[in-house]
Amino acid sequence: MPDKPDKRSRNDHNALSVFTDLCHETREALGAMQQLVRFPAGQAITREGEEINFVGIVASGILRMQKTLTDGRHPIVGLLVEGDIFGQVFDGATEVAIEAATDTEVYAFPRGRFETLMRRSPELDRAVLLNILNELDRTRDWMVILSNAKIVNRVAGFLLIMCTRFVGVEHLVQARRDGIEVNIPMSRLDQAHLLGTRPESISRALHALAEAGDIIINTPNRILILDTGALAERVGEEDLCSITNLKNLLANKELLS
Amino acid sequence: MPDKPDKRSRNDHNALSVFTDLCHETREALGAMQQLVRFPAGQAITREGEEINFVGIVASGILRMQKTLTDGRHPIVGLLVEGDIFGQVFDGATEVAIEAATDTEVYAFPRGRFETLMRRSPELDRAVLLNILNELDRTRDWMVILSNAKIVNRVAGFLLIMCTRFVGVEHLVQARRDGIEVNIPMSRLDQAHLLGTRPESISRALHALAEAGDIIINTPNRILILDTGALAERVGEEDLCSITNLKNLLANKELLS
DNA sequence: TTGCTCAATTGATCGAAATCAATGAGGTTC
DNA sequence: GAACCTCATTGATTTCGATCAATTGAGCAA
Repeated sequence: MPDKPDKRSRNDHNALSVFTDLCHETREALGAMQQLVRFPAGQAITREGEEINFVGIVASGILRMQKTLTDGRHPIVGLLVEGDIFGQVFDGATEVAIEAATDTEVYAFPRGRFETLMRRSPELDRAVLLNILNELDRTRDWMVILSNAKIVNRVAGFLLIMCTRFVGVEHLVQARRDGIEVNIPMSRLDQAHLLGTRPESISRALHALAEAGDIIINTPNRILILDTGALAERVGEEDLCSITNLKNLLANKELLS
Repeated sequence: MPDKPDKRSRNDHNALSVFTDLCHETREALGAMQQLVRFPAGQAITREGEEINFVGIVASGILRMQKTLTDGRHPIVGLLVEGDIFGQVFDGATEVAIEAATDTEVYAFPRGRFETLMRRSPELDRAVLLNILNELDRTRDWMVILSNAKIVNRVAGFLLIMCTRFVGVEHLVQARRDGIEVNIPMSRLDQAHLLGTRPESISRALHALAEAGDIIINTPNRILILDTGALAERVGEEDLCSITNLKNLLANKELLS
């Protein structure tokens, strides 16, 4: 794989930026115990109820957290992107399966040593706590989106979340002259699992949004968003995952173009 | 109000049981700074984006956390019951409004002093963390329920969550000879906000469940659950909020009857 | 008791999504 | 290149839920 493993250098606000606030020795200790692990797309990382013996931080790629229902459905309860922490520490009682949605790189830290370090470093403890709080926020955002009766509106919210979530992650969100192009790193089926519907409805909703002039479907997975305001209005939530950030992004196109 | 304020005594697994694991002095310190505050049903405790200067622990009653959308809708993103912690500490960046769904008593702790105590007591810190993790779990459970296409199934999950959430809270869940009676402390409209639908559909779904023989509607808000298994099968999630606990409850009816 | 108010329910209609089925497009293997 | 294979898309039909409208029922005040 020709992927540069020293992605840490560009820690604007993703990657290992969770830890930039930490003191030198803590970062040293983390660096000493970290190990880069690769997962190809589709591979399961944890099954529900399975213990894992490491704490992971996503270095690149997308992971999906999902539940398995008795009728075979696999609703997705969240996504993990660059910089997100996962593992026993904050998984706690939760029983979710984690799978690689794309090819993924993960920094793995042995659980025991990580927890020891957490006890010694309040900053690290705080960083983990913040990560969990963010995850809680995002999950609530998904709830708001799911409570939308019309699928078109759910998809609108989905696109916005994708943007805000992926801002700064290379090749996933890029500012264009006429809007923001987002690369959705999963199939229609996965999107359906996330939004509580079926792939056909996702397809129809996207094309309805295109019809309305809010987006342009460049390829099935590369969506050009023309009007973030129109999408936001559909969801009804002005500040979904701080859309204002998106507007800043638009204002500073040169940052990504 | 004739409500006994010394509810702390029955800390089986609710009330202030979050803190039973704490050492003596920490509990002393907490007791010294706590203050009991009452909120009548319907009263707003925090608005979205508003800072509150205390950390709260629900002593009795139900709070609902909700978002306000531009179109006037108020989707509910979670409930807080006896023993749940809320406030700036774990609200973090989240902007949710909190309202009393029923008459409520809350133990309030001044924020600054609470945080100081957290820094001095790793156990308290851990307790708060655990509470947040539980909240994350529950929010994901709501996601699973909301991802259900059919309203009947959502309502089925709703009833189960109500049971598991309210077990041990007096007057809300009681074991009967023929099943479990749960008291739903909110209107059909609120239930609709929680499940992403309209009150009429809630009504129809409940009566459909009654028709199917899974439940009996004693009064609009007092539902007797006859067959937890049937409800669980509708949701598809075997272990939703640990339904097994419910079965234990059924087996030990004398505990509550 | 009579009226009043609000919530829950029921009915009827309309629109939207699930479902079933078929076609098309892109990539892979041989 | 040809034969697949997966995924996205489109179409047709049916089911379900939103919506509008009307009714019932339970507190509550006078």
